[in-house]
Amino acid sequence: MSKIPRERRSSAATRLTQTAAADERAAAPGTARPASNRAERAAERREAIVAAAFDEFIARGFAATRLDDVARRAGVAKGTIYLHFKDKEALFEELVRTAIVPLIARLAPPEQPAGSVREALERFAFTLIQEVATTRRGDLVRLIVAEGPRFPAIADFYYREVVSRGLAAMRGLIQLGIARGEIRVPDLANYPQIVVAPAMIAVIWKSLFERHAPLDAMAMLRVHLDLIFGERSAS
Amino acid sequence: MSKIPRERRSSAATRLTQTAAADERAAAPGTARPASNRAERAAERREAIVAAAFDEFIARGFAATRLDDVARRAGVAKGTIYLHFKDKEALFEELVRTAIVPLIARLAPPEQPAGSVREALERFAFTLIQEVATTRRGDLVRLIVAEGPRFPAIADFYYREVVSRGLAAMRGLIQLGIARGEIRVPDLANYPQIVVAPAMIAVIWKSLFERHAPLDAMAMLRVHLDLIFGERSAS
DNA sequence: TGACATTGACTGACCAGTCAGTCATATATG
DNA sequence: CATATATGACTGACTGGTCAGTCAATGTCA
Repeated sequence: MSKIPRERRSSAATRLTQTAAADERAAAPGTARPASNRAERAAERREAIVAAAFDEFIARGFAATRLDDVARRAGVAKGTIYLHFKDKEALFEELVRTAIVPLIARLAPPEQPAGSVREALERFAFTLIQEVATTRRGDLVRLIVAEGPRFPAIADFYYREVVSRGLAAMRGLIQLGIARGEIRVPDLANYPQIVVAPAMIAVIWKSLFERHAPLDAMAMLRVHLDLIFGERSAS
Repeated sequence: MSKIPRERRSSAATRLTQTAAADERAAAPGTARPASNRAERAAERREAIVAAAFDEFIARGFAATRLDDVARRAGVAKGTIYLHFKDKEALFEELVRTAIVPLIARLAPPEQPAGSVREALERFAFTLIQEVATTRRGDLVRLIVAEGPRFPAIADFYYREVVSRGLAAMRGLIQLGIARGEIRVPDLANYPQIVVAPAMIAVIWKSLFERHAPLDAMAMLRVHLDLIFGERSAS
């Protein structure tokens, strides 16, 4: 019943599709076979779903997010979500995967930094503030803290992919700093969490208290580095 | 469509509830009568509901908590909850409010330490680990982080009652430490968050990652104090 | 007895996940 | 090149179950 005439597709679902088609035609010169039209569009849909899920999960948390809303925001039918993701939880995990894991590469400090360890950590802190604390990724981190205990699979994944790797890299940097004489508290290598803690606090602060008391996260992290390295000479 | 999800039904409307109704009646001293049987029992019921709600909300978060479960755990019928609280949201807010008060006593750093500032902070850290990180109070903190953005009233309350006071007291301690020459980074007084950050991380760690990598929180906090005060002489 | 407290079955809304059907696109064929 | 057929991505109404909040009936106390 209620056959919907062909206009159906152009109603809500089209924006992505049309631009996708246009882009693809422009981008595909006559020669070799690029990714097929279909596969490309499927990939774009998937992306749109993840982007929409990002907004919805951040705004409402896991349990309160409705997949109907995600679908509407993505310009897609609800069933389409299930073509790409097993269920709501899988969608959430995928979200963490795509939004956070790529950051590791950027956040993981180089093994042998060219300059001083302090400089490396300052760059690290800056990146963290820029890419996480002041963006919606920060909310995602908060969301993991919030939902982690109820979704052990997510907490496990996050620990494996982000926390353990990040801390290992941090530990390496600290040991380098100790070896070079920049850091004078050798036990710090056992607790790399200490180095990251203020950054995490900054993330949480931005979400909860920024309007009560704005926080200059970068300045705070610099002071923290002063503690670790002894007071800085210049800034 | 775009119905507000069920947990937000009453949205911002839920201001402070008239929750103290039963208490007031019980406490009304005027009459010669001692606490009436009825009022006493009502107060007990109310307490039982709040206690049960505490467990359930901690374990499941706001959205996933069922009031049927709260009622069963409290040993009352579901309708009874609505005799004491306007709705689920009011119960949640009231719960956090009443649970925070005991937190304040535990979290507030001492205003004027008898001995050295380092000793005061070490005692503070110890208390924090004992009373918060390793108890359900820690979960309460996590709960505030989790639900805070969706319950601004709670985040406000928490900021006012716990965060701002705690940080003010901490700032006082830091300034004392600077004046006494124990602390050599004067900017630290501008960011008392730095001193508390590892403790917060410990709380979160216990909830999320303890089984992957157990954390000796007290040892970590001692190392952090080493950073702040210079290496300790003895342990 | 009358006033108030309590109950729990019930309602109405809500929502994750399903699946039979549609249709644009790709491929095969004339 | 034009037409026929096959494919599978996509749709959205529907189901089965869940749960917040209500209220008529049933206690219970003063």
